[in-house]
Amino acid sequence: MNAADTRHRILMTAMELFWEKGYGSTSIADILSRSQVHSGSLYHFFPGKQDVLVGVLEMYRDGIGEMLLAPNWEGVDDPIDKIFALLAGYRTHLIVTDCTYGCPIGSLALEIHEPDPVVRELMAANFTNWSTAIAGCFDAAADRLPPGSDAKALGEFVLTVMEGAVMQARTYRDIGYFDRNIAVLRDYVTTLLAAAKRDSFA
Amino acid sequence: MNAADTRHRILMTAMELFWEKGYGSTSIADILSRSQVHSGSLYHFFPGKQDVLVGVLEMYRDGIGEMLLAPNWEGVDDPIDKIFALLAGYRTHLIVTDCTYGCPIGSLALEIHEPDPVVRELMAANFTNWSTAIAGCFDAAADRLPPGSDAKALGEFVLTVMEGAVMQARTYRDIGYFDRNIAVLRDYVTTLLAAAKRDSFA
DNA sequence: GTCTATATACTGATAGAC
DNA sequence: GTCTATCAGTATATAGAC
Repeated sequence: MNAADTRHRILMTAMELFWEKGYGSTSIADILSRSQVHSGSLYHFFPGKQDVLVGVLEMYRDGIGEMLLAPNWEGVDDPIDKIFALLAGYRTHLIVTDCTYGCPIGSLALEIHEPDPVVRELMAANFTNWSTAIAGCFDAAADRLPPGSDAKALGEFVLTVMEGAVMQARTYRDIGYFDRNIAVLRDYVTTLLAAAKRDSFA
Repeated sequence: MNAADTRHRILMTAMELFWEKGYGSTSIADILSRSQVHSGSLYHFFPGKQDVLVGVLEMYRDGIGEMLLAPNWEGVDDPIDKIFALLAGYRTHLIVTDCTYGCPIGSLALEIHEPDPVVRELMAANFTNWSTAIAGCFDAAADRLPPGSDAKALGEFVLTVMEGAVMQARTYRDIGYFDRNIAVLRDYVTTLLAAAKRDSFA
């Protein structure tokens, strides 16, 4: 068991636990027992609990492409389809966890009320990576959207809808709330596409 | 200082603290010191900390009309305007707190990962009251919306957008994220109104 | 109903042998 | 780098006098 292994195992375990129970409700003892690591080892790699959180947020930030986008976009070419394929990925997560687990970054963002600047900026960076990826989809479909459409704002809006939809599905323990929200978003996007088409005939 | 006063002061203080610091980070000691109540008194009224939370959630649930809707809808008659007036109220909260405090229910909903059924259902009831109020606005404007519009789903969607917009503004500490999200929602609602008008001429 | 003192459990973090 | 033992602080909750 080399050093990189131990450090990595700590981070993977912490990632799991923060997702399941949140940051505040996860104790160092929880991380130690599940990862089969002893106190001395953890504090050898990390000065304190918050530094474990920083490590986890960096993993999310650096892994968004491989861990999140690639699996959901496999075999999906149309940029608009990609947007809803990603949202479908979140739906699957909700389903397999009985509407218990949602977006880990969103949960942390609302749980930690006064985050250290380092933590806050990492959460923001995660949001930016996410909404920028969606903005890229809107950019790729720019010729099918009304002229002057703000891809960045639309990317942020899709993130907003995902987070809100997850929040409601979790609170009600009912996937119907997620589905209805995504259906409204779908209606909006359809409307944008139709408006652009209508204008192009005018 | 009569009993009702003490109980009420505990709940008002807890409401403040849960909003500022969250549920987990608020200790009973915090509530006691700020409310100037002693341990024995609090435990006389509430069996435990979670029961204080239940009391707070009941206050939100019972006070949504007087505390939230009435102030934001004063002098606003048009149902569509009411929707955006309520959202403007959340914007004001963000502004006066330097983008620190958002929706108290949303924060609790994402902070508490495994809530007791009582707590979860009270959070859900708060969401339902909110989105039902908005659905009422869409109902009142039904004749200006495309036929067959789902007012309930639209009410839930507006809640979603509010929560997501607040989450991003808080995480970035930047009201611009809130404003852009609401602007996109405004565009969507405008589109709905225009589509209905166009259809009525067809 | 209010107040003080305190029980008990658990928290993040540390010291020092190996 | 790993392991054990443990510290000091704080959490929720309680007991019992008034």
